[in-house]
Amino acid sequence: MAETFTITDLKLRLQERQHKMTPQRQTVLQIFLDHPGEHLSAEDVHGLLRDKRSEIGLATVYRSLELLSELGILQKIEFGDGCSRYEVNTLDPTQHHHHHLICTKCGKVIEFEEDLLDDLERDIKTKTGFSVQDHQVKFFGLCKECQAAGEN
Amino acid sequence: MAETFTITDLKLRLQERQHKMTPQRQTVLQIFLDHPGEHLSAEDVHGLLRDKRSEIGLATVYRSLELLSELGILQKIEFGDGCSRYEVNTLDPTQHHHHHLICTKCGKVIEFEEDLLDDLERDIKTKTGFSVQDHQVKFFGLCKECQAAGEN
DNA sequence: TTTTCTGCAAACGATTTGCATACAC
DNA sequence: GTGTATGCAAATCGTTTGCAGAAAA
Repeated sequence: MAETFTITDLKLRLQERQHKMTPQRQTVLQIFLDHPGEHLSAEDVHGLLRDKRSEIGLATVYRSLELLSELGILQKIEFGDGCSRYEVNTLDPTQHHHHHLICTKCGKVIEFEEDLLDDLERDIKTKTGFSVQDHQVKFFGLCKECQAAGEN
Repeated sequence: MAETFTITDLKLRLQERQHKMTPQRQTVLQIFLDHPGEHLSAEDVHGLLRDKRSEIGLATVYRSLELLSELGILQKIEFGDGCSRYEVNTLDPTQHHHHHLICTKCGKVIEFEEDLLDDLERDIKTKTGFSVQDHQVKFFGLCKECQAAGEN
């Protein structure tokens, strides 16, 4: 299983860039560690912090999310639902993150681990000279349940 | 070469759904036909219409873009630059649209025609039961020019 | 003690909406 | 005629920013 980030990693990466370790940044990361596999928005994080009685300003949540993304700890994703969402990255930088299957009926997001895109990326490099660093793949369709529900 | 939509297609699809053909909807589609391969935002379309002396209300542009997307004539894309963009779909519904290579340095968007994802979609169906209808693939990296510029 | 952070409230920009009028059918 | 579409301006909503006080190094 892929390992993920710790609070210590956060501290180290902050130090590398003249940034300070603060309780706010720590608790924002902690929220993600406590909710693995979820795609949390700024509002989600803000609400979860409130539930934990460690409320912090919404602006600070936004600033923390952006910083954590810059540090490579979080990954920003857009599902087209009107707000940016985030998930924890895997520690291994050679491992591309998974794909997302988005059900167009119920909105559910399913993770799919697989990486068959290496061939495609090689092809892109050959044909266009473009050097791929990362990719984002979203599949739209119907989940098993919504397919079943649609058969009535 | 893949054929694209015409004003007649628009008229037909509108009729199928109790919608009316209006000069505004027609000129919005015409803008896309006049700018093939471009990824236009609502503001872009609004500006281009102004240049053509056929200015229409911005709200109407938004409403037309949404309607044209629902009719399957336009495709909505998000490049993460703060606004939704649109491009004309291909007429052939079996043909998946191309991929986008987004340069993280200069922001240029390059089109890449290829579809190696059929295997992956079959795999998804087998393993998760999810039935893929469409996909959106974005590759992030450096274009040829920015790679060259970075070698200094 | 110096610099970076936080929190608040105000600003922002893209998009949506209410409503009266205008137009397609 | 009837119902949908338009245009305008106001409202909305996620996100960003300015600034004064608070806290990390």
